[in-house]
Amino acid sequence: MKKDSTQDRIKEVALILFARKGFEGTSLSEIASGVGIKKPSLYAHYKSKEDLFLGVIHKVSVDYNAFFIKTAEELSDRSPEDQLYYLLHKNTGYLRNDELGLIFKRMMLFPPESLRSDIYAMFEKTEDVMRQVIQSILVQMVREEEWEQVFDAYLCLLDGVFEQVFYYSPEEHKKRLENSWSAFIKGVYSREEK
Amino acid sequence: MKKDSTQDRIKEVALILFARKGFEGTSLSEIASGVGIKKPSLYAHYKSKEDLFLGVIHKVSVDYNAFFIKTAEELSDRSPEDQLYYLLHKNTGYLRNDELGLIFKRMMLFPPESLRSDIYAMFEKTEDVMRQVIQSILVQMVREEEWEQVFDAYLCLLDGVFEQVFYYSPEEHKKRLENSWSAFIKGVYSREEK
DNA sequence: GTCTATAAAAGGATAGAC
DNA sequence: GTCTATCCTTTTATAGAC
Repeated sequence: MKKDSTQDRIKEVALILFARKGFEGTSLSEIASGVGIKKPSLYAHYKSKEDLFLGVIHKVSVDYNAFFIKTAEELSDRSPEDQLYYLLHKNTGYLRNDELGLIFKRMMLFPPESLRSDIYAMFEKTEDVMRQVIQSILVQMVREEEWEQVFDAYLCLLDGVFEQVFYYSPEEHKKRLENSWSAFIKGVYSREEK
Repeated sequence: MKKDSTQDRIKEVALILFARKGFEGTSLSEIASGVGIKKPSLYAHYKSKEDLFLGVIHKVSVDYNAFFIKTAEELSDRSPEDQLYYLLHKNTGYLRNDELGLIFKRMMLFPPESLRSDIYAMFEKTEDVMRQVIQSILVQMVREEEWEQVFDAYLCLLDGVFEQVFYYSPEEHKKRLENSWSAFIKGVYSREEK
């Protein structure tokens, strides 16, 4: 059991604040106060606000990649349809949890201008991981000519459902997820029967 | 032809900057400089930064509602399927244009903390408008028991496609839109044939 | 309505004692 | 590693001349 170093505590507090209020909207005073230290003490751990921020985002990115791979492995003995279904569920659940979804989406859509390229570089790996996992499932259930089309539709489903996490209550969101999933899987099967 | 008052010019410049850099990330100096006046002159038109910001968002919200209704009317003589398809296209095109999509999405997902409730109040009407327009199309093409399910799937499609505007190149995005749409409409028809 | 001047506060960052 | 004190810059906002 690794003990919670001050560095880690700073990262935890910073994650929450950055997620809720963004990079520009969060001050070092707030972070320090949340940790229980004074502002200048932060500089013993990070050499600038940007440095701290990138540290936070790096951890978020690495954790998410690991989650996605682990989840896919746990599901690998199910039917392809089940794998896609539970991946949608688990992914949504993970990103809804804590502030992870918030900061993840915020950084994908609205990274701070000056750090855009650093952040996109971190998330490039994420896209690769998702693509590989999803495609390895799709090849088991649709014909080769359909891979790309179904892949795009599934990613759109993932994105749409993810985005709606922020608009709707958990109950409403679950209903919408199920309905959107139903439409998707019906489309896939209708395609097969053609 | 209404002439471009200084107030309007301020709003135009502010829209672009707020969209790109967010509320906290944009300073009044930048806005003033973009307009070609000095910072204190802004206060002759708006009583605070928040006041200016809400003015911008209000216009965005009103314009978008008008666009959505107008587009639906222009499409009303088409088949229901065509209406849904072109609505998806036109909506994506509108929101991709200029900085409108950027600020729209930013405000839906990450409004500045202190203005969250004001902003959500403005966009409430938007949701109503979209719901009514879309449902009036759906009732023409699916059975009553299916309305809700297909509506949810279509909204998820809209959200997913919209979000992807920000990730992909126009060409890549168009391909994904078409593929996601194909899957959606196949699902709808498979349902009908049941 | 626009300007200059200025206030008042908050931001990120550093120096140096402990 | 943490603190106090301080620096420098930038921020929003106001006062008052023109």
